[in-house]
Amino acid sequence: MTRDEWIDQGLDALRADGPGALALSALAARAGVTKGSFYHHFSGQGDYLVALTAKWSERTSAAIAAALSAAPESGAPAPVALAEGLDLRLEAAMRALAASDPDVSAVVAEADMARVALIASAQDDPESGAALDYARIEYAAVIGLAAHGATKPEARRLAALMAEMTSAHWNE
Amino acid sequence: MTRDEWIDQGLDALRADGPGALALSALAARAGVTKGSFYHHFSGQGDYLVALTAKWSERTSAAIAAALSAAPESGAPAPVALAEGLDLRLEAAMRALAASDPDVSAVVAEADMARVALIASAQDDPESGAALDYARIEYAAVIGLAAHGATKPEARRLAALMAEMTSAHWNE
DNA sequence: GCCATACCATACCGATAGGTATGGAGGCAT
DNA sequence: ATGCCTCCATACCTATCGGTATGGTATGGC
Repeated sequence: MTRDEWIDQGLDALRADGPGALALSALAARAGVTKGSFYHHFSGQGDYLVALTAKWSERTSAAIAAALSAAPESGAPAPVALAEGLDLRLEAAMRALAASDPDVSAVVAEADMARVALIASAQDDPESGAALDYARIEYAAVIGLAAHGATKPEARRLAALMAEMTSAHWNE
Repeated sequence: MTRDEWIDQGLDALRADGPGALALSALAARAGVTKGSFYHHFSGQGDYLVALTAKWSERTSAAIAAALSAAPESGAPAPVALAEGLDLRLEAAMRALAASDPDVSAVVAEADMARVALIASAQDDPESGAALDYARIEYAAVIGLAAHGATKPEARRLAALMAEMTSAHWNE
C-alpha cells in the first residue's frame, strides 16, 4: 500500500458507500491491512482528507478540461461534456463529505469556481459577463442532477436539452 | 420539550452545522436537556430521523406549492419561486444526511419527485412530456446552486435568468 | 390525600472511533 | 554479517457514540 493507493481506495469507498465508508477501520478492512499502514503514510485523518480531496480536485478538473477542449470537434456542448466527464455518484458523495469538514468544503468550493470558469471560457463569447452566469447555471444543473441520483443516460439527455436552451438563448 | 420541539431544533442544528450536529449528545446539549428526554419521545435514532425528514418534506413541499400557486399573480416564474421558497442551506444539509442514511435518502428522493411534478404542473403545457424535463432541469439547477452554497440574491438572479431561458425555449 | 402517568436527569454499558507506542519482517547499502 | 530504513501488524489508550435501566419530580384525575 502506497499513499496513492490509500487515496484511490478511499475515493472508491466514498463513491460506493458514502462518507461513512471513509472511517479508518472501514478503509483498513476494505484494503485488507491495518491502521499501522495508514499512520505510516498519513499524519492523521485531516492529512488524509486533504490529500484525498486534492487528488479528486485535480483529476476531475483535468477530466473536465479535456472534455471541454474536445467538445468543438466532438460536437458535445458544455453540459453534455460535464455529464459525461463527471462521476456523478462521487460528486454527490464529495458534497456530503464537505458538509462535515470545513477543509474539504473549501477545496470543493475552490474546485467549483475553477470548473465554472472553465465552462465559461469554453463559451462562444467568454469575455461577456453573462458567460459566467450561463456557466454557473449549467454547472449547477449537472451537480443538481448528481445530487438526486440521476442515471447517466438521464443526465445526458437532460444536459443536451439544457445545452439547446442555453445556446438558443445565448445567440438571440 | 415536546416531540416537535426536538424535531425543530434538529432541523435548525442541521441547517446551521450539518449532519454532525444531529448527534444525540450535541442535540441534547444544544437544547439544554439530556438524553432522557429524547428517549422518552423517540424510540431511537431511526425513529427520530424518519420523523425529522418527514416534517422537512411536508413543510418544504407545502412552501413550494404555495410559492408556485402564487406565481401567476406575483409574476415569479417557477425557478425564482423555488429559490425563494427553499432554505438552500437546509436543502444541502439534507442531501448530506441522506448520503449516510438509506431511510432519509428514500424520503428525499420521494420529495424530489413530488416537487418536480409540482413544477411541471405549473408549466404552460403541463401535459406535454417535455414539461417534466424542463421541470427536472429547473429543479436540478436550484438544488445545484444550493449545493455549492450560493447566496440567496445570487440564486435569485440566476434563477430568473434560467426562467427566461426556459420560457423562451419553451415557446419557440 | 392518593395514585398514575408524563417528563426528564443520572448513571451506566458495549461498541467503535481516532490516535499512539512499540516491535517485527524485509530490502539495501556498507 | 551488520545496521538502517521502509512498511505494517499488534496492542493499547481515551473519547464519544447510541442505547438502556432506573429513579425522581411534577401534574392531573378521582
